[in-house]
Amino acid sequence: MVLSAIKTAVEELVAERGSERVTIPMVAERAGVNPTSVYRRWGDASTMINDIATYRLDPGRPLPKGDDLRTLLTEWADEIIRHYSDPVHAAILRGGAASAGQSQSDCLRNRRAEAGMLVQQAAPVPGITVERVIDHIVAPIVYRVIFIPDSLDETLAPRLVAELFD
Amino acid sequence: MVLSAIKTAVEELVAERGSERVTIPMVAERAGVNPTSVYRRWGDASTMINDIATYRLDPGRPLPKGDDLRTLLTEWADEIIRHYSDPVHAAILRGGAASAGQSQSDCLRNRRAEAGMLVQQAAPVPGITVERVIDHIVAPIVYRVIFIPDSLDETLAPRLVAELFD
DNA sequence: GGGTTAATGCAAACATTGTTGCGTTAGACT
DNA sequence: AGTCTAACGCAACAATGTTTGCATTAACCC
Repeated sequence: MVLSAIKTAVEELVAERGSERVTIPMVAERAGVNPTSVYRRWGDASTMINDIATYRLDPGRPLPKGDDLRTLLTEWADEIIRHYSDPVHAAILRGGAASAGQSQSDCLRNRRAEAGMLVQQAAPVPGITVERVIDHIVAPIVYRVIFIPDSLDETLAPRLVAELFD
Repeated sequence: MVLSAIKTAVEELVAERGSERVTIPMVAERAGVNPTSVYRRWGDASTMINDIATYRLDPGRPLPKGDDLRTLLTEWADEIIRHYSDPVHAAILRGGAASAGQSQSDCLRNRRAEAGMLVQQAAPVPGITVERVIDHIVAPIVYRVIFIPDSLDETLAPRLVAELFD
């Protein structure tokens, strides 16, 4: 299928060269596809990358279930960290960051929606709001993914959650 | 001066079009400079943008002085927030994010150094480390600047500091 | 001043990227 | 099967971006 070949090519190239250095002819060649097809679908490289970024980041995956917010958040954060530990996904997120603020391209909005669902679904904990989850769980993870990717490890999720709760 | 004209042109264009859609000929034209000069200095657009991002973000400005870490951090955070409330600076930061992870281009490393200096210089507070300042002050600010710029206001700095200390 | 070096402008070749019209294929529906 | 539509490939073309060699300027250092 054409689209999945393109998707793979984009991911590889963004990881190899950074989102700013990926061009449509490059993607087309690697995907074994005619550049025209890519141009017609997206118009230019940055909308293509952003589209694929949000596509990839929002699989309809199930959220952790349960009552204990602390456990829920730890599992959820850990899954996000594992996801972005893949350099390909990290690179795609950087591409998403570049086009954020532009038009309506925010590849993380679904993560924020997830945070809201978790906080609502669990037994309420005084002082734990969606905003604080964003600021103290999501933001540190995303910051590290983008700027200091080597600092991601399996201790991060429990630590951030602990720092939020205690 | 050539360099400052280029710097201004890059900032304007990145804010107008997003970092991914800024080309060297565009910058050269707006700066009233020959494209050749830009090519020779930086080679390509993304290293140029990243270079200017770090340049702009690291003026040799003085850090807040004092003994009380809480006050220091609040002032420091507030200054960062005010800086990035300018859409031009926010756009440039997004450009820096795009090329982070690539080689050694991390336009925020000096902010982290500053955090270290503040924590060291002030009277020590148990449990407040550089890492926690990064995770719970810098990261939320940067996250908001990049993805939800409208959410920056003058209440953010004190709130983040309070959440870190209490 | 004379000499050296680095930065810049200019113009021309060159390479890459983006666009368009048209023909072909593939799938869906009747 | 026949028809319709959307997606794709192809090739020619147009526009843009990049490199190069050379001349000019400006700053710096004897």
